[in-house]
Amino acid sequence: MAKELAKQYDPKNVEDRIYESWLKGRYFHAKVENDKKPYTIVIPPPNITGQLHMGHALDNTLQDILIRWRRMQGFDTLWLPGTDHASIATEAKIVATMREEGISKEDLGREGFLKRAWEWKEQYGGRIIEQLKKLGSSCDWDRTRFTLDEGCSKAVREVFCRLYEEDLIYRGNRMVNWCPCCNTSISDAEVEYEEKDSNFWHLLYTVKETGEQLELATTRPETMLGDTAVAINSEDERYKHLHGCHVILPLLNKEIPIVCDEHADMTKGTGVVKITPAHDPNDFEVGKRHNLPVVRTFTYDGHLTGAADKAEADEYIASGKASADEPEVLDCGKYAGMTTMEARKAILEDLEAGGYIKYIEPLKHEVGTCYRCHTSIEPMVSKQWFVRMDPLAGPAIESVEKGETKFIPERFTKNYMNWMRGTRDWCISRQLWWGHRIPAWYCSNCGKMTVSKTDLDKCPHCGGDVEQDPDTLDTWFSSALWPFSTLGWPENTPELEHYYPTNTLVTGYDIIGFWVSRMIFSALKYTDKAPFDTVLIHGLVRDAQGRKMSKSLGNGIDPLDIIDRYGADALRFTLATGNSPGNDMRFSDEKVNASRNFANKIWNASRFILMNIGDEDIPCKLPENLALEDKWVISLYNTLVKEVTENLEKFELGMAVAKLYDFIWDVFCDWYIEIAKIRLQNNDENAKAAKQVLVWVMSNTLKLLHPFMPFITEEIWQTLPHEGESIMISEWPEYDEAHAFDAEEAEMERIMVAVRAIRNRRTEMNVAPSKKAKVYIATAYKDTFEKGGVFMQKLASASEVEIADSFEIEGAVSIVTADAKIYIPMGELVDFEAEKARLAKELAAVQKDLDFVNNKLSNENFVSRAPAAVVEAQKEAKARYEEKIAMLNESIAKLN
RNA sequence: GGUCGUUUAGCGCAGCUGGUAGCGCACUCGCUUGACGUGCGAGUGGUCACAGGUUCGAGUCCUGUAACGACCACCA
Repeated sequence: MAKELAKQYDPKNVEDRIYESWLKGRYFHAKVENDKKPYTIVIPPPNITGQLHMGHALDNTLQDILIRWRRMQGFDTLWLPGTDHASIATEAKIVATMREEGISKEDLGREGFLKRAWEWKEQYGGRIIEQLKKLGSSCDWDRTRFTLDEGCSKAVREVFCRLYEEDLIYRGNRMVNWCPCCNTSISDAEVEYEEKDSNFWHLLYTVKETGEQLELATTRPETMLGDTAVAINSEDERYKHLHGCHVILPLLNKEIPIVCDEHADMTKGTGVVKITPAHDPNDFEVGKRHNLPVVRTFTYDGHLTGAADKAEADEYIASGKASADEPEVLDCGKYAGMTTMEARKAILEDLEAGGYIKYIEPLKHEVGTCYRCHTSIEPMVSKQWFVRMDPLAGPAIESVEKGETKFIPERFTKNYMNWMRGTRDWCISRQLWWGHRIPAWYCSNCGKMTVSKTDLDKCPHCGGDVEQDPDTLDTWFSSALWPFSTLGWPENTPELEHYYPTNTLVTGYDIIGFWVSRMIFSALKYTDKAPFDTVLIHGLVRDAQGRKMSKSLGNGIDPLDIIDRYGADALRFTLATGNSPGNDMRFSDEKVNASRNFANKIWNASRFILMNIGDEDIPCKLPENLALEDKWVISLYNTLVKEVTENLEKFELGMAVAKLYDFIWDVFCDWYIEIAKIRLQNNDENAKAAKQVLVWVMSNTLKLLHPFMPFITEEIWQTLPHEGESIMISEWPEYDEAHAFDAEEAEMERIMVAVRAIRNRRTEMNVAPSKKAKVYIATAYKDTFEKGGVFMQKLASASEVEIADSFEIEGAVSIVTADAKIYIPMGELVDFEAEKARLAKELAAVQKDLDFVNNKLSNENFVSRAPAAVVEAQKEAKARYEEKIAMLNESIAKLN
């Protein structure tokens, strides 16, 4: 039965069917096999709110390449998938849809809201997983995890409690980044700085003791109601007389001290800074140093505080439940209830009216914004939970220094180190409902707080009623545990035992700080092991113009759309090729097009093979007798195996795939298949041998390509003679010493050079390919060219080929290669003058090469200092050039 | 302000441990060549950003400069 394949490869006909067959075969499933070496990757869990974008496509393509390769190599591979609950993003999304229905979080209450959130998760949370399958991802879906599932929650509680017991987690009133839109604190890492136009407002405060006007500048005049001091530098000669004095705070007419603090920089502005401990991180530190009151003037939703806010705070402080560092709240009077921007305007107007503004200086200013909603963040003192970073960062730095985890490319180690060294305590509490609720309970009776792994309903101290902390944890707190929480930690499961520590983490450079570093310090703390040995960093996928893909620009390219139009293999090939680790890449239709063409090329090569096999029973096995061209292609394939494997080991995926491309297209299709056609014309043993080699090389090359282009390789492999169920569980080819045919490679090379030279000459002379001509080859390599003669007929339009030591031929075009002198009699076609000119030109070119080599060889220093092999190579080149020059001269002489 | 990256053919990019510069696309010319025009063959096109240095020899190593970009940073 002749197998018929379509003329063009249509991925739509194969991808889903093949993916189904893989799932059915359970090839993705990892079951602990202790006799095999494990290879583990945990997926960077995409947000449940997410839709597959190019970043995911790249990230997961790389992971799938690695995991498929290792699986074929015989490792017990686990690619563990899952999703992230993404607290802020998800909550914001749900709140937004609720708003459209006219419902607020408060309407539903916490429980009702969470119910709705889980429903949302059930409905949409799996969407991205389905999209990953379209890419061909070979994750063990049976082990799909969720950062908010039971196991992860257990790990989160365990970690929280242990850290708390060790005093590595604490609760306190600290300066945090507050997003008035999301209504929650966010960590330093979640603040993005954006340049905005603003002003420096130069204000005048009156010194109480001396009556002089003290000039100071501020970018945030709306915070002035919360000023509790102004600072000067103690060294500053201009203000020495003011030490110990006070200023009158305008508008409030409140007396506040002048303090000396290093924070006041003499070289900046007037050297005087207003201090607002409640709403500026630096000022907060200054306030602590000088025991200044902390006066909060903003509400958490971004308005100025009023009488009610003050009353509430006063009552809380009076109740005794508040800690000593609880900030005061100001009744901002006429400004109460204004947004910060409204307040800025009103306050400036009043300051202006009072003559307190000296002048206004325009300024470009980096303003912190929320990474989710891009609202300007307000630094705010508030009571939050923090992870103490210093004790955790130390070992994390050491571990990477020792090489327990390597970054690829290496330069990102520095990036990581900078982040680790510079990091401040990590604010982990969020004023959100969707997430891991903080396992701390407060007693309404004795006021004590208890942190507990299990839920409490009574106070363990006094038996009074308790209430759980309403806040939830930063999403990244649970992501930080992902490499081990997903394997069962804190239980010592067989999975944890076998697959942990994991091997490779594949992620973008943009989340080294957010995620990679936190996994490393968490893993070291809890498992005593680095969570992975290698971090493979990739860059961003940009649009064809090199711009970042973004919603606002509308230049995003949908991977699913690309898969639909070109196929998943073409997409994967595009993403894997032509770029090196850590560098951004551009994505364009032309590139996918080229990848699609490659897929089609492979498809047609296999179509050719199948067409020739027909009904014959051809084993995927090399024949006994190998022809020159067989040995040549096998030898090159053998080298390919070695190099691709080495490239993969070094994570040079782009290089590996480029070599596959070159081999398949240039070596296998353009040369080997063309030459094989000669034997295939007949129906004999030689033809059969050729078919076997075609099948064998193709089939094995498909294996090498499979990690990159899983669908098409599977489809073709299944159609070709093969053994086994699926290419994805076939054995990764290995380099075979017996298949290294150096001599045949060299022989083929001589012939190929001659073929190219003949084609070249014919083209130059505008000889139509259909016009055949006899070829005479004068060469010392008679054996080689005897074998290559038929190739010349097929590939170089030779009618027949004659080989001898030398020829005396008049009126022929002559071609000189390093190994042969070739004559093609073309009668009237030969223009003697043009031929002479051409030969002269070629002679000049070779002469130039010879000069170059001679120049080197006559350099005493080169001969004495360069390695012997290099010198030897130059000498050989010299001999070659000289020989060629002699032959060219001979040809020219004959024309005269 | 700090750190890092990029700069190679018209465009997009490779070039690992230094030994006369490659790939894809585009372009030019030719080809109904029994797998593929999503193809085949032959070409055009680069003083490897700039200036020094190390070396027998530098796209490759070192120093500096410039342009662009990224990340980090509390700059009132």
